[in-house]
Amino acid sequence: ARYREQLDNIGFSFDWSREVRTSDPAYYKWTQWIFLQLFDSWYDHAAQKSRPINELIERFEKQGWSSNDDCAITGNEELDPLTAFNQDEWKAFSEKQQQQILLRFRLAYLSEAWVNWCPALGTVLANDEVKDGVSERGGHPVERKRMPQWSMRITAFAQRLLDGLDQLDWSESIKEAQRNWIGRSEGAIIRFALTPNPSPQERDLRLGYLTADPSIASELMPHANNMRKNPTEAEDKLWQLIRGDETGGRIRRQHIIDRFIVDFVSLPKRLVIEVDGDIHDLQKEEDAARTERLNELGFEVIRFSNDEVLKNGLEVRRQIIAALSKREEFVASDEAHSPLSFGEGPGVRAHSGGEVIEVFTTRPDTIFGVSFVTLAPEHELIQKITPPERMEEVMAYVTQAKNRSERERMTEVKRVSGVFTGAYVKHPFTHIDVPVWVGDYVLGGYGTGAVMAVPAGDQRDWNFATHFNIPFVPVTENWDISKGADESKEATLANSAFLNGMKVADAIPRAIDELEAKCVGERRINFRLRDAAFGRQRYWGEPIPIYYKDDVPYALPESALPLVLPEVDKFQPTETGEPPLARATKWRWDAADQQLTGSAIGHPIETTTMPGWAGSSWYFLRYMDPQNEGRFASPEAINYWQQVDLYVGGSEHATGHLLYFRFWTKFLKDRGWIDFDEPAKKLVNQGMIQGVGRFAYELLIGIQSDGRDGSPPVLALEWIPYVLISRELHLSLKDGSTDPKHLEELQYTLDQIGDLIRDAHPGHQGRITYRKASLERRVDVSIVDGRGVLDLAKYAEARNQEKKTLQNGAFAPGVVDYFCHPEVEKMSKSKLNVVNPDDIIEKYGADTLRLYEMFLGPIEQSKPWDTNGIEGTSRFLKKFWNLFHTESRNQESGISGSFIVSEEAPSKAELKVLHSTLKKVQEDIEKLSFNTSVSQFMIACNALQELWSNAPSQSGSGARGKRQVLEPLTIALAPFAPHIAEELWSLLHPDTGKEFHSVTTAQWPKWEAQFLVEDSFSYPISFNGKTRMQLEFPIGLSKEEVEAQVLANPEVQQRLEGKPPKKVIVVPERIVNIVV
RNA sequence: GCCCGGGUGGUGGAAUGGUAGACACGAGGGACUUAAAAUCCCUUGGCCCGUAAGGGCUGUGCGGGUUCAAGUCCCGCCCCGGGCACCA
Repeated sequence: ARYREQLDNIGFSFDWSREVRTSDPAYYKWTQWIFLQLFDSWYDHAAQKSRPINELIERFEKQGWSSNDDCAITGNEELDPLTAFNQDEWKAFSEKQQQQILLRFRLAYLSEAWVNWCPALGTVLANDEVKDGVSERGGHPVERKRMPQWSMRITAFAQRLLDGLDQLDWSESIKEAQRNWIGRSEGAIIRFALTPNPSPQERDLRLGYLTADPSIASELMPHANNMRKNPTEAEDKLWQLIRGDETGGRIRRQHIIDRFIVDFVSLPKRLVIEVDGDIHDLQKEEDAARTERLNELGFEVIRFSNDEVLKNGLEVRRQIIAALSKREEFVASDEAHSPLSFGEGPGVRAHSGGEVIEVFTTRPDTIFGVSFVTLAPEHELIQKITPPERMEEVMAYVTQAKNRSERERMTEVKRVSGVFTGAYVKHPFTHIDVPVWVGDYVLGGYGTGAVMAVPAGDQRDWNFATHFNIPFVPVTENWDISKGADESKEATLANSAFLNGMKVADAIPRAIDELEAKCVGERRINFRLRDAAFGRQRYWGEPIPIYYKDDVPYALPESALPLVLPEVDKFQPTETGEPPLARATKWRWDAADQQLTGSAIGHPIETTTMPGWAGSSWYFLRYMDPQNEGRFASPEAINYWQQVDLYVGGSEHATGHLLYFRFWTKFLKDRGWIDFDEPAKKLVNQGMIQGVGRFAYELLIGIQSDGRDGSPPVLALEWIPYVLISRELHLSLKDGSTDPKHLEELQYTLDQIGDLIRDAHPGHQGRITYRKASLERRVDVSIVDGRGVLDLAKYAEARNQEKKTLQNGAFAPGVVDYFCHPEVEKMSKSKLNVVNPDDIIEKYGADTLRLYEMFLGPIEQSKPWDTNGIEGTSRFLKKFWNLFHTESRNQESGISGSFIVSEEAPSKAELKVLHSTLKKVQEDIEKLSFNTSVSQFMIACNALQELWSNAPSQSGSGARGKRQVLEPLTIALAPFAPHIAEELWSLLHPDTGKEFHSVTTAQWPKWEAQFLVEDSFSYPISFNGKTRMQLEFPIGLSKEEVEAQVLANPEVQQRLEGKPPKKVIVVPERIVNIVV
């Protein structure tokens, strides 16, 4: 009520008959109704439209469902993916099964979602309410938990919400914030099939790149690449002979094994082929050691000389094929090499090889650089793929990582943590085994919760690989992978088979084509946007109109709306951790009678409530028709009002309210209740008027006496609050620095206190020692003056009320006033920095306040409230008022005596002032540039005052102003200063006994170009762009004439010193520039 | 780190590529007044020359560029505000 009064005082013209309250059942009936429509809808991706759920049921009856259908599921994935069914299977499902399936398509749906659950508080907490794994309030432990949650399938609208932004006249920053929030990224899904686990001993050797000794791999890698690029003649010849699959050994060249780079190797057959140049003794020894080590690792080594290769390459090739054919295929499933058996347990399914890890990537071109795959700690496959011997370690990590809130995971970005699962997946192209890790740098809620890690192409993967010593290869040309990842989009690919030599932009589509051809992946657009959690474990909120039958949610009928909040004994959660509404034991639904039973019998009703944004997502529609009882708003009203023309709101709603608001509007449009799909055409973020917080610093001192001279040994150990010190001293006490200037202040303060103590305890002679600390205290701005000086008496009074001992303040020498430290911040009660408009209105009036707020600067700008300039607008209003009154003034107020205006026709000059003002003001209002319109009014007022004070008495009546000028100005001023304009209007149109005409109903004055026409223009004449003089020429003079006249001017000639100008530019009615 | 805004006198802020600093505050000077308040007038980016009238140089975060002409457009930096963030 107080708030309303203030709004009225300031003169806002709200239509209070249209006031709505989202908490009023008459209003939230329709919020619940919209919820039911969302519950009753699914999203047809082919048509990009929400449609009634009945149409989906019909479709299921006709054709069943498969995952490629257009009614794709978006948003929170259930633990078990929905399996395809045909029309007969659909019909055979029980009702419960059918309902559960439908729930996966409904736009308002119940699903298992991750939440921050606090068992002690029995409630779900928002991310910012959790700090360090405990609740911010109370410090109770919080865990991440999957719980059934109502959600809104906003993700189905992601693309439309993104595209719609282009049409909107909203600030770029808001649009950009929404684009980021929606976070569209194009890329691919890639499937990695799980492989049976090799034994740990063989792992290194079995895995392509992983045959290298990890400690040295990254050093060797560039060499290997270099050697591959610059082969010797013999190497190159042999490579041409044995590359490809024909040899049966799938031979690689310049491969790293352990600490060596071998010339050629067949990994499946474990055969190393070396091509040697001239062999020295020293070299022989090294080669022997190398061969020994390779044999140890299970490789056979055969050698050829350069000569052999160059002279008889085909024979060499034949020998290699022979050697390969003698060797057994080395595979992990071979029991002889893989003694490890898993037995029963979670690892079994992985062993059977049936699982697939799906990853999302925006860089499918880097597929050949994959050196491991990382799963989010929340990933469901972790349990299934981890072999038993690693289970304990992996689960310990998962539990620890999962319970860190997302906020925490974000704040500790730099910390790398993870664990190897022990499982491997097959690379889709090379078929090399790739290890699977768990790492908390992968988020469960984004993409598939799994990434293919390419350390050479992604810095996070690089950090992870480097931290855990996982070897990797570069995938771009000329890149030193020891320094970091190459994330450049301009790079050229290398080491990447069919992608070699391609630019990133070309390689991406090519890679996807290959993936699709091999059926191991496909193009995918992914959105960052997540479905919005809709349920709240709180009492105050709109009840969700849902009841449960057989644990399946069903809609309440429209007749049951509004479903009002039941009465409960307490607003807290129940002892068993259920929401407060669960306390309403007699709140049940009778499905047969279609009504609340009012007893404990019947179907349970949903106990969570709607979030704050539910009601605010559609209120603009209710304004159109606030009293309608039969519909949220009548079609006629909606048709009349349409979209919001101008929405003024804070930018803090950029990704919350302003997105949901658009989402609901699109939904209502889809289902045909409204015919526009964006709620607000234009949106302006008004800046906030900020507060200036004020701070004082108190010294806290403990005093002790040494008990000399017969005083009691401890005279006093008392804390004296309210000893004010400077901010500088406070800061230096805090960080322990010893600036002599501050020490001086401190000493002085201490001396003062000593005196106080002695005064309080006469006769005491002992030495006094102190213990020092200081404290920052927020001061209510109402007891601080404009300059920041604290009102000490009031401060003492306020501190007294806190029932603390009070002593006088002590200041440094020479200081009389205590200046409070200012800090610009949001205005809020808790910050004690709220400036009440009442005081300003009291002193200057509401119009001055309004004008001043507008005059402060552009509407979008935030700035601290500062009354320094308010005199200016106040003076303007007085001057404006005076134009309507006689010269004789009231001595007290400075306001003129009696109202009088002249009926004389205005002069040309007066009309010009009037019409240029009308023009500017009209243009500025359209641009919402209120500060410049106010300034234009000031200009007009000053100009008129000037014109009229030179001709003091129009027609001898004592009038200064002319009606024909002042009346239009009054109308134009009315939106800015309604009170004074109305008052002047009533003076201009005295009550003639008929009905009262308000200025607000007066015809808006139009500016006319004819009054703005000038006869001449004063050209600035510039030389080389620097203005030097002014020359006046009549309007309409041609360019050539102006140029001729300018050049004829003696002063110009003087400046030219007789030389002809290089060039003369004449812009009519703007400028003349002479280039010398 | 990425994405949006910004950076102009002592202050809030004006300037469709065309006279930078409108308008207002503050400050200084003056008028009226016994005095104060109120009101009115003058000056007010910086530096320099001139007794003066007047004139010159310089100036929109920094460095380049385009142009007859740049606060405004382009390139590269710096700083401030806001949004997003291990988003694959």
